[in-house]
Parts: sequence; structure tokens; C-alpha cells
Amino acid sequence: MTSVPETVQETGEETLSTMDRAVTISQVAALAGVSTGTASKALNGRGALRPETRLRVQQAAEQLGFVANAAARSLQTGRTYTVGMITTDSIGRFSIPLLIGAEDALGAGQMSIFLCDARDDPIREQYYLRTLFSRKVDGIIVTGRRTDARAPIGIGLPVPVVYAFISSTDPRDCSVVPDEADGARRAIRHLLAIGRRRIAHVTGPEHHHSATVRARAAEETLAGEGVRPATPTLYGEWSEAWGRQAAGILLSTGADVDAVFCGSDQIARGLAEALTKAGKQIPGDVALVGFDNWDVMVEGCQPALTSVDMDLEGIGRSAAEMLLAAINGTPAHGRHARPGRLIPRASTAV
Amino acid sequence: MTSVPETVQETGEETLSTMDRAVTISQVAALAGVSTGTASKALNGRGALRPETRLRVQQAAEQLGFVANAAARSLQTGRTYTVGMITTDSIGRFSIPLLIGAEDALGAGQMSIFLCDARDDPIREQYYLRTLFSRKVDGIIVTGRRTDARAPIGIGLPVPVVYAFISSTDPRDCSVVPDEADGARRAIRHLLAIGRRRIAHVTGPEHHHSATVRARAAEETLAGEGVRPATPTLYGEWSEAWGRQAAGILLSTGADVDAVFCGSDQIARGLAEALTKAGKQIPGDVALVGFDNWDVMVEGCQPALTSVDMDLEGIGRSAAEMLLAAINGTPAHGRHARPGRLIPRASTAV
DNA sequence: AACCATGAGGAAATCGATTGCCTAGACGCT
DNA sequence: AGCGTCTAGGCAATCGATTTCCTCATGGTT
Repeated sequence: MTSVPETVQETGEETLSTMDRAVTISQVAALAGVSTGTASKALNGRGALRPETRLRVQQAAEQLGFVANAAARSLQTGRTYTVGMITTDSIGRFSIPLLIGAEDALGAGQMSIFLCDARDDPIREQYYLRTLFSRKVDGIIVTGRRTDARAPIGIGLPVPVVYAFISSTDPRDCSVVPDEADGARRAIRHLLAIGRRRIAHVTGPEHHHSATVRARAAEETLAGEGVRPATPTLYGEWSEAWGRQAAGILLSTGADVDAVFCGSDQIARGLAEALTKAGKQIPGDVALVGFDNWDVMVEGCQPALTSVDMDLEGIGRSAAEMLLAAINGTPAHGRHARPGRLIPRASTAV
Repeated sequence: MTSVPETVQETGEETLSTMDRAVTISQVAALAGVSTGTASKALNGRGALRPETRLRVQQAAEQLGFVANAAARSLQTGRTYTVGMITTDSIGRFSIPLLIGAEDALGAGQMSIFLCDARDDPIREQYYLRTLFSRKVDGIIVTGRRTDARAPIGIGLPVPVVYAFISSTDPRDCSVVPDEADGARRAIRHLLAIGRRRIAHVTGPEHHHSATVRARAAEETLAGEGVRPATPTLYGEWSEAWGRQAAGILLSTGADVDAVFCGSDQIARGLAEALTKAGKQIPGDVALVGFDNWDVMVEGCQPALTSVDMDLEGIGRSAAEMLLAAINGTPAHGRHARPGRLIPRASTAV
């Protein structure tokens, strides 16, 4: 063991170590020689104070390492500067980017986020909702791992709610969702642009909103260009296994496909593997486009996978911004679809 | 559009819709015909009250949909029943399971979690720390995406801190970490058990704690059984690309390897792909064991990948439990390593 | 000199729940 | 009857910060 430099102990001037016992505003006021009310005004930029007084209070606060007690503040003001985020996406694949986006939008306004993982359990969800109310959050963001519309989380709730990624079945609710049809159109147009004409679509379960929306948009885009799909849409699962299986189907039907638009990166990856194994060149013989732009998948795929990015962070940011607007009295309603973008990689490189 | 059944509006008996305007304990007290103090005691099971009075208050609370204002309560009691979780793992690959485990341990005690993503930025981290203090969290869990020990997040903090997954360089701090050496031992013993003797180890960067610890444990376990490693440990990255590259190295050295223990599932997957491509049978010619047991990787791999599971949820749960203990006055110190388990799959099936 | 406007800062109420202390009955005992 | 002892529940202080009134000075005006 090398000798570890002894950690700073008692000296810390204005480090966090000074906060050993909570410093209150009255201590700050006492040190600055003013009343607590004045101290409050000084620190919040309110009231009519001489600049030097204000400065004296601020320095006292600095010196003592004062941090206002959020509970006391919110008891008085009614605002907690906190929002709740309820997700059903235990994996975090979608909710983490959403969270990051939301943090960006809220962090600027000094707000914090309670993350609650309801794990697809309605009981748990209602329970979390209750605790969020008890904590008097200023607003709630609801999200999940599927884009299907869901029943509203509650009726006539005391705080604004914004749905992110998923949407609410109630059109009066505010939802921010990816424009999946737009994403599909981008994918198809990209494949057309690189000269492919025999395009298939392999996607997830037909009862998933995402699958059908993307499929329809893909079909319509093709039709718009006067191109017929190489095969009917193949519905299956969101997994690599299904991608591999679908590759077998495409090969055996002799459809002579030169491109496949896939409903997810995992499906695309399964296809890539199986097609390569069968002797097909990617993108030479078959070009591939995935969906989600999931880093580990698009990079792990051989060749690297072109994919549609739904800009989850952007959705999180938008949702948080709309929530803020609602909190401040100007609520938005309805579904707001945000466009994604296509990230071209080797699997469609000409 | 089918006609949507009009949502319950004014009638809602005890649904959440009743909570339109915050119900306070004095309203409950008034309805029950008691004082607020008595109401408080009734609802919290304190004081000496006639059972019927207690019941009357509870029913009044129920009827009004009363939920106590957490800010007011914590102002009085000094407890917020809230913990902060600071992570540097923007991806969420590790922090989400940790969060879920922690939620399990804390949820039973009705606590909530503030999730703060510091994104590897020390400034951001200190900023979050400050807001957590202002919110008077009862404790803090610090985590990250690497198991390397990190500098303590602060010295002499006013609340207990537990490090989960990562550990603190200060031995007086409490850390709950995966027993990676144990995981490596399990992997090696498993390979030995299925009769493999020419075992290689491919892992991440040498400057990562995880990589070296696992490598050393693997070597020692082999040595303990009197087996020499088929090759020196191959250090690289945690990626599939490195796995593929490593496969090439193993093949070209003619080391005649019959098993590879990989430092991550992604590395294993890269190896699997490249080895298969080179005509090797898995597990026939070469058996593979990964690390992390990351569902999409182990399932996407062909064949399905045997892997070491670090039980992240369990670590999150333990960390939360130790944090609770510390909050309640019996803090633990030092590093607590939790064993993982090996999940056998096709890549090592005999 | 008298008056008023303005600036600076203090005093105290307030938010909602908790809790220690106190009191009014009820009861029992001598 | 008198006294002590419980019991049930009310009263009011308290937590910490904000905010609404006030109250002094001060200085400018006529």
C-alpha cells in the first residue's frame, strides 16, 4: 500500500464539510447583522435593500455554507421545484435518455426529478402517484417503453401531467412522442436514394402501435414513389432471433430483396448476421436500416448499422419544457410528434 | 372515433380526482370533530386515543382523500424519507438495476429516490450534491459505471453516504460492490468443470479495476487447479470489436484454445461471431463465458451466452439497506463485496 | 419650518404537520 | 367526601423560509 495523503479534515473553509449541522437563514442573518426577513430578501433578490447590505448577507451565507431548506421554502411558496417521472420501462433503455433530456430542461430551472419505476404494475403506479402528491411535486412526466397510447394516469389531477414517448388516450392530455411515421419515411427514402427498389420491411408484433405505424408509413412512402414492397410486411418480435428467422423467410421466398427496413436495431442485427451467413453482402446485396439507433447494437452490428434515431433526449427535453409551461399556467394539449433523424452508416453505404 | 365514455368529473368519491385542492389535516380534523393535534396522532398511531376516535379520523381522511404534506412533515421531524442517488452512468446500464434494487429496499419503508445523473462531470456532481442537501435528503447512494474506487464525494457530509457498485477510496466509507474476483472464479471453475483446459482470458483495458481484478482471479483459480493459461491475458476494450479482434489473435497464435473467459458479454459476443465465422464450433471447439449477464447480449449471441451475473439489483438493495441502517444510527464501514452467480447457457453446454 | 415621498429594514403572520405539555373528566380507593 | 390516578384529547410551540405590512429616517419641496 502506498501512503494515502491524509484527507482534509477540520480545515475545509467553505467546502461542503462546513455543512456539518444545517445552517439556517437566521444564523446568516445574525452574522450579517440583519433580520431573517431581510436576509431572505437579500438572498432572493427581492425587496428594497442597499447593495452593500445585500452583499453583506450574501457573504455571510457563503461563509456559513448556507443552503436553504427546501421543505421550509416549499411549505411557504407552495412550489417544490420537483417533478415526478413515472416510467414502466424497467430496463431504462428509453427512460434514461428521456430523463437526461428532462434534466437538461429542468436543471436550468433548478428543479429535481423523482424517478419512479412502476414496472408495469398499476397498483405500484397508483402508489407512486400518491407519494408524488404527498411530496407536492409541481408536475409529472409519464413515460414507458412502448409508444402505444395508454389510459390517463388519473383524472383531474392537482398537478400538470405530460406524457413522453408514450401518449395518453385522452386527447386533452399533453403528449410528446416520436414521429415514427416520419422516421419510417426517412428510412425508406434513404434506401430509395441509394438506388434500392426491392425493399422489404421486418418489424415487431402487429399489435404494437410502433410496428403498424412504421409499417404503414413505409408502405405509403414506397407507394408514393411508385414502388411496390418486395414482400408484405413481416411482423414478429423485436428480437434478434426474429431478425434471423425473418432472414430465412426472405431468402426462401426468393423475393430477391435488395434492402430491408427493420423495425428495430435488434431485428436488423439478426438479419445482418443471418444474411451474411447465407453469403449475402451487406450492403452490396442487401442494404439494412434499423430503428432506435441504440449504440451497442448499431456499433456491434457488422457492418455498422444505419438507423433511425428518435431523439429521445429531445423528447425528454420537450416534455419537460411543456411541463414547465403548464406549471407556469400555459398548458399545452394534444399529441406533439417530434421528428427523428436518420444516421447513415456502413449498412447502407454505397 | 368511437364515443369515449365521459370521464368521471364531479362525482369521484375517493378517487385521486378528489384531491383537486390540497386537503390539509385541519380539514380532516374538522370533519372528524377533533383538533389537528389529535388528528395527527390518530393518523400516525401515536398518543392515547379511543379506538373509535382514531377510526373516525381515519375515515374522515379517507373520505377527503387526505395525503400529508411531506414538506410540512419533514420540516418538523427533520426526516424527508428521501434519498439521493448520484450516478455517473449516463447509459443506465448499471444504474437502473441498482435503482430498482434500492427502490425495493426503500419502498418498503416508503422512501423515494432522487436520481441525479452527473454525467462524469465533477462540477455537475457538486451541484447535485448541493441541491440534495438543500432538499435535506436522509442519505445518498453514489454509483457509477466502473467499479474502480473513486474519491469520496465529500468529507464530513451531514448525511450518510453509501457507494454502490463503485467504491470509495476512503476505507471508512461504506461501499457495496460486486465480488468480481468471485465471479471470475466461478467462470473459470465452470469451464474446468466441463473439461476445458486450454483457457484464455480476453478482457477490457488494463487500467480498469474490473479488468485486472478479474484477470488475476482467473489466473489464480487456474493456477490453483494446476492449469496454465492458454495465453497471457488479452487486454483491450469492452467492445464487440475488440472481441472480434481478439478472436483473430487467438486463432493466429495457434494457441489451440478450447475455452475463453471474457471480461464482458460484448467481448464474448464479438468472439463468438468471429470464431464462428472462422469455422469454429461453439461450444464444441471453444466454450465461451461472458460477464454482466446483459440480457440483450446473452440472448442475441449465437449460441446463447453463459455469463456471470453480478446481481446488480441485489447490490442496490444491500446498499439501500446499509444506508437505512446508517440513517438509523448504525453505520457500516468498508467495502462489502457481494458474490455473483454464473448463468449457464448454450455457449458452455456439454 | 412644515410636509410628504421614498428608501431601508424590522416584526410578525403564515405555510401544514408534529409533539410536549396540560387539563378536564371518570374512576377508584380510603 | 376527598384525593389521587388515569385517560382522552386540546393547546400552542415548533420547524425554516417567505412575505406582507409597518416604522423609522432621510432628504427634497414649498
